[in-house]
Order: sequence, then structure tokens, then C-alpha cells
Amino acid sequence: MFEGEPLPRSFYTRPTVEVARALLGKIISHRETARGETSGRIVETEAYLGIEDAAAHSARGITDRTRVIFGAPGHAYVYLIYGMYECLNLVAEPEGRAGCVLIRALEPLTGVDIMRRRRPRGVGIEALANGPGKLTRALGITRRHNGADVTRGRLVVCRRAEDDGFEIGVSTRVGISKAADLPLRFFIKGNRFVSR
DNA sequence: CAATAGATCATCT
DNA sequence: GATGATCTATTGC
Repeated sequence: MFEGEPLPRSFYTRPTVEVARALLGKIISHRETARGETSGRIVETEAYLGIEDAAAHSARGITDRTRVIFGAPGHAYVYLIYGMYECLNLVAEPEGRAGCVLIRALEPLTGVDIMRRRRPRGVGIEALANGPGKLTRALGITRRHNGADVTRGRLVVCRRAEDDGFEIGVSTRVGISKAADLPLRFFIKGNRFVSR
């Protein structure tokens, strides 16, 4: 389908902001044995840095929850927020250094019918995955995927043949109270699947 | 349309 | 015991 070769580990072994920008336009694919494949194009990301970033979970160092963020790049960090929704991050920076990228919105590509079944009845295609909690629902991503290697396996990130020429928009991050003034949110300008 | 309430729980103080 | 990297439904103008 859309997954040629997954992006290599070296793609993630860079400063978090670089990875957050480079992930725009890339494809996230989740292949499940029973249901089939769901995939989408990343249109919005946010960078969460290390101990210097008060808004990041890693700000207070290594705990059971934040261990993956300090671990090897190219792995998924999935956590529960507000007791109800899961958020997907991709770990950046060399091992030992904290940094991850929150995936905030996807443009649905494969398995749209499967996504619809997982989301409330009647939501339009543009609202299937235009938020961090929505896209994990749509793709069937849960805390089971925490620590998963996204360079191989059922949950992978890959490049699509020709995908550039879009402009990158920058703004402050959504939904945080600390370090709220930093320009660490990135999105594809004009794309209708970016969150509201 | 905007504003707001409520759902619900792992993590940290 | 309080707090969140959210979303949906509902109320009010």
C-alpha cells in the first residue's frame, strides 16, 4: 500500500524540532491482522523538548512513564490523557536525550471505512483524525503501542513517493499552560485536515 | 456561531 | 487529592 520502506532510525536521531518539521507529509500506517490497514498523512505536529521544556512530560526527568522519551529514537510514546484519550508521540534525539513529537492530525488515506466505524457516527472525513485523541482512535492506537519500534512492525512511519512543495506553518502549542509561548507547533499550510 | 460542562483515570505531589 | 499535550454534547446568543 503506502508503506514502501519505513523511515530509518537515523531520521529520528536529530534535534526534535527538525524531526517535527520533517514528519509533515509522512505516512503513519497501522496494519492489523483482523481489520486490515489504516493509514494517514501527517499534517500537524508539535515538538516537546527535554528537561528545558516545562510543558514536556520529560521535564521532570526519567520516571516509569517518561522512560521511552529518554530511550532510543524511532519508538512510539503513547499515553492516556484526561482518563479518556490516547496521544501518539514519536521519540527523537539520540538515546539518552529526551525529545518527542506529538502527532496532532492526519489526512486519512487507507481504511477510511474502518476509521469511520471507530469514530462517532456521522463525523465528516476531515474530522476523522484532526486531533491527537481522534487520530489514535481512528487508527486503533492504544497504550499497547507504547515503546513500539516504528521503523519496523505493524505500526510504521514511511515516506510517500513524491510529497513536498507544501508550506510549513508555525504557531504556539495547543492546550498547554507552561512554556505556552514557544513556536513549536508545525502544520501544512492550508491543509483542511489540520485541527481547529 | 461561542462558551461551557462533563466524562474519567494514570501520574505525580 | 489535584491535574492534565482532549473531545463531545449541550446550552445560550
